[in-house]
Amino acid sequence: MSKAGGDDYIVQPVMKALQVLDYVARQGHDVSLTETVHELKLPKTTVFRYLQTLSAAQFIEHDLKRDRYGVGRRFRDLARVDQGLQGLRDIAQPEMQRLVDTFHETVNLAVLSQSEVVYIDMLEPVVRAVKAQARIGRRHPAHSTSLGKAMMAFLPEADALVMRERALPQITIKTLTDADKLRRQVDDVRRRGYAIEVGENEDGVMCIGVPILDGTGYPVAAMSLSAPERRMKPELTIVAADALKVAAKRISTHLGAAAA
Amino acid sequence: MSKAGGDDYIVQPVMKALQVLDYVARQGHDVSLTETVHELKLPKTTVFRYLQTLSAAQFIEHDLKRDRYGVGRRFRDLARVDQGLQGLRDIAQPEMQRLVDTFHETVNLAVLSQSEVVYIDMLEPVVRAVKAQARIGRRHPAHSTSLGKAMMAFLPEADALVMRERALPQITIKTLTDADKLRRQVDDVRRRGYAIEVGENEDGVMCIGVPILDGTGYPVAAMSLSAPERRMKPELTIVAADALKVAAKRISTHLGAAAA
DNA sequence: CGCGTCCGTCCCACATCATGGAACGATAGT
DNA sequence: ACTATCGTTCCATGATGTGGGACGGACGCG
Repeated sequence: MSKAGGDDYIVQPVMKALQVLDYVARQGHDVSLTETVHELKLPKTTVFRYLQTLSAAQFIEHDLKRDRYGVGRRFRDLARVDQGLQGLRDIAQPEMQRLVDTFHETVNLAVLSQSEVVYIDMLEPVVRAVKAQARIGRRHPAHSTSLGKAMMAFLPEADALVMRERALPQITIKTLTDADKLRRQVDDVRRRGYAIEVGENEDGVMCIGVPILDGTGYPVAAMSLSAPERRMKPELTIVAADALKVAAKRISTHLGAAAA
Repeated sequence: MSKAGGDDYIVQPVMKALQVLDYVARQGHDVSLTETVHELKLPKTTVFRYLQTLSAAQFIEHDLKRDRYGVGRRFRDLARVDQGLQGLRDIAQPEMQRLVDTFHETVNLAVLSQSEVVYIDMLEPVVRAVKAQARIGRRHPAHSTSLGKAMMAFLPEADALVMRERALPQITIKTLTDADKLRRQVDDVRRRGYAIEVGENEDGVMCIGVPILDGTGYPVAAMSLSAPERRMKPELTIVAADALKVAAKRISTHLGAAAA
């Protein structure tokens, strides 16, 4: 099989297994081994193994009783997660842009992963580039960011173990490392609806964070505005926090509508 | 790597590539090769190849400019198709059950694939088992079934080439093999809203088929009631056809709501 | 009731093909 | 300009995926 072309680096088992997955998912019904073999024109043993492997990975499900294969839990989960995240970014962007235009500061969008926040989007003002302390895909500890605090505040008890981390790393001199203090702050955040962090993640930079809740009240993401400390006077902070809350609320609403 | 256990028949490249896919899809942002490597703890070269392969298969997309990988077109297509089909079955079932209870005949659900109809669900009455001439997953030519005619009638011009098939296979003595006659029948179906087929697919068996349309009017599926010819007198046929149309309409409505 | 067919599973010898360490070139950050 | 990092390429190695074939159980037909 010498397929001349730049398409080197192709791993055939993977490629063929994806064909199998594709076939299974495109049928509206559970399929049998022989049926799949007949359609894809691959050796029976090979397809059998792929089916087994895909089943083990939960990308497809093996109905033992009828010996048929259908789309699996993991595949559907993945699709749902992806759809959710994609929807989130699309819906959040115009709101983020508006905030950037209003305050001329950087606006971040992040989700929680383990005990860290992961930035999934970020918009910066054209002027006043304060240099991005965060990049898309970068991770920061939850406890040292307003993003993290905002989400933690609305986590159900079960998931709140984020705060029970063994050690709270000291990022800057101001980072909270005491679990009790953090817990009290988070309680405040829950009441106020927004979180503030001043120089706890990076010297001279402060952030205001608000959670983005889904229909059930679960914090699927958070949005923050980050600016140099001296530029954010107390009253401006209040104004920004309110604007963030309004924007987050709007995103939540759109999110709920899209999920229906 | 001797993982003792019944989990033989596992193809590692496939398994590992699925891990990569899983990782990429679960991040809300496009990821880099190194990032993925660091997370999955697999050799860089290996992950690189999987990323290439998955990209070639369009399951993930390679943003050449930024050298980042994100979820691909094919994956999203698959997810959408699967979601649609699953939703269809779930929504259609109660309606189908009601029809079975009312008429005590077999009710089928099918989609169009090329120029054939594929049965994706089927409900039979408890008594009067007339023997199933069709099975879930089985295919029949579109032109010899009421299912096929019902869908063809609402196909947009572009897709209607189904009828331009080189030859219309003769299934029974009554099967229509003349394209012009078929076209005229299909025109009638479009006006009436339901299709009838008598012994054209199997001797002594007749079917009444109705299309299930999505929000744009595209026939995503069709539903039919099939019964022995002699049992279906003309007036009963009318009654059944109306019931089928009502049920299909209800399914269409629910489908539209779910897709929003 | 016994026949034949079809389908899923298992086996095994072979060589292909995935593997991953290492080196290279490009790019960006300082 | 220098260095760290990242993506890409190369290559020797043998592990592992491969697929033809056989086995046995389940239907379905006569």
